[in-house]
Amino acid sequence: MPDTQLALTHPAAPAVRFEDFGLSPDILRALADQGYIHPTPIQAEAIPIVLQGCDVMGAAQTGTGKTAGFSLPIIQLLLAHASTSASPARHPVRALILTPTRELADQVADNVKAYSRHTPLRSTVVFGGVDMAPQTAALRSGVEIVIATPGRLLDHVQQKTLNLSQTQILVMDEADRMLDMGFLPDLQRIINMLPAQRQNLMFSATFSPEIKKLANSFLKNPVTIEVARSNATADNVTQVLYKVEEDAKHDAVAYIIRERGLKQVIVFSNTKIGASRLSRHLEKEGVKAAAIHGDKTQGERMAALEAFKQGTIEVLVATDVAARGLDIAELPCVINFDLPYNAEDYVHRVGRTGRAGASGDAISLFSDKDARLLTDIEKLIKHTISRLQLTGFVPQRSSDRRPRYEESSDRAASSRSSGNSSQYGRSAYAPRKEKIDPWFLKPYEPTVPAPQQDQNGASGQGGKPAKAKVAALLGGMPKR
DNA sequence: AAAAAAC
Repeated sequence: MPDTQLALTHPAAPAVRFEDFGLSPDILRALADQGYIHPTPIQAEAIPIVLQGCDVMGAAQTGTGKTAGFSLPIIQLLLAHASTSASPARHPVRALILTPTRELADQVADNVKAYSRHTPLRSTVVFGGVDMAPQTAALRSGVEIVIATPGRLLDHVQQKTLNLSQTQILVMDEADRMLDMGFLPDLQRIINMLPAQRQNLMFSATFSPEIKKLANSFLKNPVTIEVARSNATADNVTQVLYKVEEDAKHDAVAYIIRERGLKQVIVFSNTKIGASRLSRHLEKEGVKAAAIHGDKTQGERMAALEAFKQGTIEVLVATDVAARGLDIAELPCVINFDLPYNAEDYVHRVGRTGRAGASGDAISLFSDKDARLLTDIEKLIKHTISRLQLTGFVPQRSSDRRPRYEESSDRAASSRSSGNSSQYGRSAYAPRKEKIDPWFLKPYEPTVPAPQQDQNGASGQGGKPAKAKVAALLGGMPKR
């Protein structure tokens, strides 16, 4: 048992096999079913540590195999320590896995189910936006493992359909995201319902001071596992920027997708309306697309995701609901229709491609107004992103993109009724002179050469507001 | 500024 933080940074030996971890044959059989033989680096590090019963602070990007990294040893632990419950009919919840989004919860639950399919352990997923009754029924029938989003979980606790008094293991997946989304008060309420004696696992793609603070507040002597450099984008992802006038971005996306023959791409939009609008535009251009965002019903969200996985649609236009965690195999390309407001979200979006060793492309569109966002992003990822020409793309002007108040008589509405005016509309072309701004040429220069070695929190730069907010919350303040 | 998450 480690009495202090222990950093395990060595890479796993290449030929490690799942059989080497002493996992139950039932688990190994499930892995074999899926054709998994060798663990990823984070799995090789996490599995033995979790099996020892240690708390874990894991810094892991998506696509590193993190889910199996915690669910396999959890299943093993639950199998090894048979339920102490007097009545075998009762299945107390023994492990709780929290995620920030519904889709992620669903996906983690699928994995847990697959890994435990040959064991007597039962699991279920619980999240909002869908009927409560089936979840209640599943919970009542008894489950050892619950995967949930915080709000609906608390709802079930209130309804007394769920009891957390016997929960021995807590996992917080995408903890940074949960903080961003203001889940801290919910997390605290949930944690207060758990036994004091338990194992905590926390995973986060980024490793901000806020996250460290959260970790310190409820992990006990956590072992730190860090697989990817934090706040860094994967080396195998080629990142580029194309400067495009704001009102030509829709066409630019269509152009990029057509020109490169992209068959599986996620396009990120900053707004729900923007996502729907772009999706419609792409459809009009003959690109099979669907939007996924928080204003869609849960059914629509699941259908869009499924259609994308099946290949029925080629383009998933998403808000940041899809920025993290979604497991879509070997996504070759992501496009940022908008640069994200939070620099960290850039890392997460880009993390949707180039996964598990494969290479990928991350294409971002930007315009003059994004100068500031771009600076923030490059500061975070600590390098510049190449500004390239979108060769062959001719920005055009059509009535579609003219602000309503500028509507003029020469652009008759009839010219758009046919829908696709982009290629054949004869009045559409009005090549723009590309003006290059000074800042555009100026490479990123690190203003603050990384946080100085920082003598244990005694940093001289007066506390940032976000930090103070989290500190206040950790002190017991509700409300965000 | 925006999105997400419980009803």
